[in-house]
Amino acid sequence: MTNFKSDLLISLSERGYIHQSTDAAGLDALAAKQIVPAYIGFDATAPSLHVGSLVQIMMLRRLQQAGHKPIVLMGGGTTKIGDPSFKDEARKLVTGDIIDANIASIKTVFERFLTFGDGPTDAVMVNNADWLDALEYIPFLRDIGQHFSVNRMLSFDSVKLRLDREQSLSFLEFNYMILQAYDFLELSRRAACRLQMGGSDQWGNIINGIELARRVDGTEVYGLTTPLITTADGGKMGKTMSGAVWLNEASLPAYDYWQFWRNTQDADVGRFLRLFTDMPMDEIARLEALEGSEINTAKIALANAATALCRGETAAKDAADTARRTFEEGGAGGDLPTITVSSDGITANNALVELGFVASKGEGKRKFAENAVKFDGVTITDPDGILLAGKISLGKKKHGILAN
RNA sequence: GGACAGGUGGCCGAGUGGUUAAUGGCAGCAGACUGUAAAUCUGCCCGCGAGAGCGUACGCUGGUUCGAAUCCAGCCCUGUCCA
Repeated sequence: MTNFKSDLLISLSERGYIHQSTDAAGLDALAAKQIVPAYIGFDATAPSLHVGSLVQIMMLRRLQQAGHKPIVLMGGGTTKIGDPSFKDEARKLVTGDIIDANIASIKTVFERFLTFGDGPTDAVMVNNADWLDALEYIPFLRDIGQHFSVNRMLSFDSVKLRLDREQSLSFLEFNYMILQAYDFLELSRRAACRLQMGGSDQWGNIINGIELARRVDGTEVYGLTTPLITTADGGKMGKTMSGAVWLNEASLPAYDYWQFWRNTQDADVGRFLRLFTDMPMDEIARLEALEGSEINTAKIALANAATALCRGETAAKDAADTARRTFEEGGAGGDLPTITVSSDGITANNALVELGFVASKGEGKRKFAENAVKFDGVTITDPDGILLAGKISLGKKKHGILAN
């Protein structure tokens, strides 16, 4: 890549955040001479974001570290109309409440990654419902709609792929592009926002916003996208046995979060360290160079650093300690999932079900037949055997505690 | 409003009256090998049940039939073209 002058672009490019950028030289010059307010938009469809959004969150963190101002845009307005299949008004209203609750929940995670406040480089969180909800259709069409060419919109990949695959694209969804472009315009006015970042799938939406700002206000704004983060074998990042890897503690315990990073593939370790931790580049280079089973050291460092960022130092330490005692010493750490059993004990199969290791009793029984279940380190094959206190394990990675 | 095509398990996609809980692929889980990695091989992969079995499932509702994902009718949804 080119030689950047600004701390922001140097940091983003050497750590692998940049996929595409509009006028990189112009953005670099801007970032070198002034504080750049920049935003990324997030959905509010669930009470937690998952690791799929972590690149964007980390990018905002880098932005703040480089002395600029992060703006977290919650899609409260766009999410509200997001699902066109809602049926009745009652349900619609509930959805609005849920969105607000989701936003509140999501904010707690952002507070770990960013410093919020009123200072010039403090992060702020805004909700596009604040301006989208109040829009009036005719004025909006006249002021904003006139700047969009349908011919052009149809040529964007996000739309084109849908049409090529002969999938339905509702008018509502078609308008997302316009609404997101309008968000950018609105933020450039309200918060002097000069940069929108996002995943590579957002490229079309971002440049629409850039053009809109130029046409309507004559403002010069910039766009930058991150590469799609996949695992080394091409899979989507962030899916495990238990589903999505959530950032909120309430949706995924810290121990499981730590384990997710600990199980990173060898080939991904360096890249993930650069993207998802604050570790200095030379330290990463050293860890990345480890060979064979030595690389496990790097994975533990990754898990510790990533968990500390998202869940706090204490949670990371506890998770690491539990993992060490469980895997390296064959014991059981305090952070393992635990269920309380009565003095009569519990059947082995029910224990697996209650711990959430298997989805049904039938699945549990199959695991016994596969010799996958151990109790205190000894393989057990009877699903109905009564267990008292001890450690139950499914496979090599899932361990749980039965306590009295 | 009309013509045609289509709606199958987390996803993709076979199946056109019984032997179909439904071929195959992907994803996932477990075993072996390892390093809590990858690759490879093996097994599993709707629920309940120890088991024989039972229940539920192929857009929705009803019908034909001893028997339907498969045939018929109506409805809903999607796509293409026409008005």
